[in-house]
Amino acid sequence: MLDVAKRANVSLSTVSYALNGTRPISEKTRLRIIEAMKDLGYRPHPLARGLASKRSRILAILFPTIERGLGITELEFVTGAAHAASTNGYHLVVWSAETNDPDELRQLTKQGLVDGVILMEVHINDTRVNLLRESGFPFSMIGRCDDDRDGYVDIDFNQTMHETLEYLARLGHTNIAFLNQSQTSYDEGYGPVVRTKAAFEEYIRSSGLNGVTRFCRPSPQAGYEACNALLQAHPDLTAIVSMNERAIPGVIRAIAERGWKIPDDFSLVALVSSVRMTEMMVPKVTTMEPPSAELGRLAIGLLIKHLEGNGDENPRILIPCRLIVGDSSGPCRRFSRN
Amino acid sequence: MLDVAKRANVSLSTVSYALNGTRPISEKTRLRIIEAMKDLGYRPHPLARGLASKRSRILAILFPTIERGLGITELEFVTGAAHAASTNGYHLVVWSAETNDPDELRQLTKQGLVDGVILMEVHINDTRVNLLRESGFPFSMIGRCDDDRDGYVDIDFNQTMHETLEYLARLGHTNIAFLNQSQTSYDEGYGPVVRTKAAFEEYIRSSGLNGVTRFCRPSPQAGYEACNALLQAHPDLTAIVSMNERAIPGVIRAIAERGWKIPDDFSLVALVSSVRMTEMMVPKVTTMEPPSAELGRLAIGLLIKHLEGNGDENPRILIPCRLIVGDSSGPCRRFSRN
DNA sequence: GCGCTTCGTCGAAGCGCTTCGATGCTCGGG
DNA sequence: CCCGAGCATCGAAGCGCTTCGACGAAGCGC
Repeated sequence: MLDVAKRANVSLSTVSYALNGTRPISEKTRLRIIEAMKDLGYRPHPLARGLASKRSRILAILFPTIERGLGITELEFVTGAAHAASTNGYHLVVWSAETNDPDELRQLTKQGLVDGVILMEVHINDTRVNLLRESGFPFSMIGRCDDDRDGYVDIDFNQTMHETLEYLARLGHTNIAFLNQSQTSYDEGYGPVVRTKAAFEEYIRSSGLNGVTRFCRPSPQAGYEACNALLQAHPDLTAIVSMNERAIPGVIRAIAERGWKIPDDFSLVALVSSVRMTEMMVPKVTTMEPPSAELGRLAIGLLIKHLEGNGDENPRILIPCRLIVGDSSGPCRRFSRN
Repeated sequence: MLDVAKRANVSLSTVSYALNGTRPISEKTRLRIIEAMKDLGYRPHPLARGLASKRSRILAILFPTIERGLGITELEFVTGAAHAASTNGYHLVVWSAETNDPDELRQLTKQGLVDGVILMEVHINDTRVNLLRESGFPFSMIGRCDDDRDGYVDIDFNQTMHETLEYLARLGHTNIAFLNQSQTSYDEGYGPVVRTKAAFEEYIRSSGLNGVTRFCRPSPQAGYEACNALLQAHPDLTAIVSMNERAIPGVIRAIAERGWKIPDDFSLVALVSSVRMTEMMVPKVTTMEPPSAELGRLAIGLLIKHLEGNGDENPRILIPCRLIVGDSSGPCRRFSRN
């Protein structure tokens, strides 16, 4: 840096000001400095910069280990976030940590390596969030708690469910089941599970459709059993909405074993599943695809705005999933044919 | 740190030595220092440490954007690596970068933030590898080039293919097709594509089986077309080995349209697909599952050993995939029934 | 033409650590 | 009893940057 300063006939500090825009620098001096930097192939040292400024320009994303296993959606959170970070001159480090172990998080934030952190898999009442709030450590969330404090981006589960059920209703379905994730995740207050359940029940109540919900562990076998149980108890069901990705193959199998064809006799819609997954199934399952990369991007954007002092006090962004029609949904001919 | 030193009645430098083991410190002094650190809740500042020691203890993993899209396998590389890094006291940052843009990589390494980098999606002749070799920047690979230099971990494609074909041969299959990834990735010299093709052909040659290979773009539709083309040209095929995950649903559809049942009339085995994906298909597809998280872990291990000066000159680790039998493979009854 | 502000720049003091050379200490051999 | 070796520890000089206070030079109104 000193070399650059010499070559541009300015002092070391002037180079720094030119680099960060901390103080006004006349245009010609600035150009001379930039020229010198290019000539010498100079790149500022991030560690030194971070040490002096107390801002590392490194962000972290907390990578949970979860019951259902990490999927494409989680992957895209990270890639989206990584992209957004580097676009803004930040680095993104990944921390894997138990969702419910705030201690690990405390260690990591106290270390002082990162300026801020992004939480995923947020629960309605999340220890990690409370911890970060108390310590005043900057963060943003993919997902949200019950209250509306702090910056978050999340899926608009209400609208997503609304659109899903409206889509099915338009196709003529009136008896619809919602296959949720596990009872455990509901009890733990995992946001998507709680919110979709509420949204489903709310829509059913206000629409006059018949609806039933069910929890299900994340496996094809559990899906198979859940589907059979549902159909036994409610033989007039004509569609299932499943937010349980891994259960879907089991559902398909259970339907097939009844001799029903999808979508002619029965419709199936995935909720918050990426096309990358649903296209693996035969037939290709209709899905409400989550804007995962976008959410990762936005979460980083929020965090950076917060760190740099621009932006709202606590920005909330909700984005609905997008309907991608596959070959698993359509009007039901099962009853009309009888 | 000074506070710790005072509290332990030693100098600042002694604390540093105790912390890093750089110089011998008597046991009692060391214990006193550790005690003081605990009392004060002291944690060393990574940036300062990095600046002074010229070792940031931060590693990077290069996250490619690829034709077939990122999948569970790539995700597990990262999670595995992240885990291993944190276990060893390192941090892992993710860099997304075009596979064939060495310039971006040069920028990132020159910056000096990270001590070393892990490459994935390595090609037979990889510009990034050449770049890193020339610059002497520490790295390790998931995958490998043609030569055996530098540290790498990779799937043992030879053995994997061997086991796959032996498995099918034991089931009685003698006419087997290998559905590879795209011609483009072959032409670009993408390791797995090149190596599996060679391994397949080699095995066929030496075993007396009949085999045919085919490239295929990563989509169900392409898989459908490829499967039909294969069966038209080789009606006596009884099994397909597919290293093309996204093509598989198309293959299943093509088989079904012929009125054949899987696995009774036709067998299907996925190569290097995680169970998380193959269990999405109906029937659950038999797969040779890659040890992805393990590879991520090992790549980090190699890199750290290299950085810390222990370990071999250029360690090479090959691990075969593991056969996970699903419902898509078995003895072929198609011909025996005729 | 005076003092005043504003702009652009400079020098120096850190940021929290590592590391080098130096120093005091203890110990055994002569 | 002295000397040198080896061990444990200390003080100080950086690492490459940011940032604070200060200062000279214009530019302004009166």
